[in-house]
Amino acid sequence: MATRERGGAEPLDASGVDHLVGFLLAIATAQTRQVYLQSVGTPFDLRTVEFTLLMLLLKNRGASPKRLAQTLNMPAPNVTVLIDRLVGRGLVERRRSSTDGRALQVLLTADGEALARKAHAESLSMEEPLLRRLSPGERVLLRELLLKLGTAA
Amino acid sequence: MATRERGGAEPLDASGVDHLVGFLLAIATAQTRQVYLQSVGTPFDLRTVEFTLLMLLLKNRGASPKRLAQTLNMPAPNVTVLIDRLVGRGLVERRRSSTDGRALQVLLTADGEALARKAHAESLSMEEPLLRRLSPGERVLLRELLLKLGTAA
DNA sequence: TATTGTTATACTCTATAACTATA
DNA sequence: TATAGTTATAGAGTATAACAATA
Repeated sequence: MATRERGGAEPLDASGVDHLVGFLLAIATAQTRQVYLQSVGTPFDLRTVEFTLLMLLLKNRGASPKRLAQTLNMPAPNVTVLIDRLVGRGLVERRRSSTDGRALQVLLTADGEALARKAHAESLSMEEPLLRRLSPGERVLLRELLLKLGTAA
Repeated sequence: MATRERGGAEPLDASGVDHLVGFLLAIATAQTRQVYLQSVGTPFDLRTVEFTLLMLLLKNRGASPKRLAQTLNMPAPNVTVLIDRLVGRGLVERRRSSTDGRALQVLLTADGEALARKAHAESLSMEEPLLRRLSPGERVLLRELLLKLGTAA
């Protein structure tokens, strides 16, 4: 390890936590969060959950809040508020299901679909700077390993 | 893809987001978060930041709030509140630096050190269930790849 | 009775501006 | 004038209980 003098203090000894995958995930997440905000979040005024919801609606027209909540891994009341905000911006709309009077269908408006497509196009390249140092094989492997971790339960 | 019938609805099509490393990180993080809460967070009543702070103090006695803030990647005011809480529980204490009247030293109390060591011991094995499906080589690789991502900026 | 969705609420997390005291 | 730390505050993220409408 090279000694760091520049900028003042050396970094603290993190050996009490850096054995944890959860710690490494947190640090990596900070990076992806930054590029997301820069390329999509700020330009399109979309928080990550809002972006994810639009992407889900793009591929699942008329999905119910219930199923959105399950996929987003988020309690139902929060999905209500989330949809409220997007309805307020004219990006999505709610329709009553014709087959089940309790259920709703959530649909993208024309504006919502246009925004969703633009945001998606941006998202395709935004992580490129982060992956620059990974070979194509490493990128594939990274995805596989993260997927294994995510489906471990 | 196998069709899923059990439990009711099939999962929504996530192909609009699952190309993103950030999305895979979020799902993996949900898993590590769960095992952390179960093994350390709930039993020791420590949120992840509190655990990390104790681990840092274990290896960096008397570190200043300023440097803790840098390492935790957290704004200074939040570190103040964080330390307040741990002081309130009798786990850490603040001392005025002898060489710089502005700076503080944050130290573990005897209770804090005992708790920190017990929590650390638990943390060493808590992720085992998540890594079960990964070979030793894959575990090493996972850490390397996450580290590359985390230091990409 | 069970399910879908909503309202209300609370606690944690993250971030910024304005202030005090030391240097 | 710059730095270390604090106070106050605001917004986003996460979670639960209680309720209305429909099945």
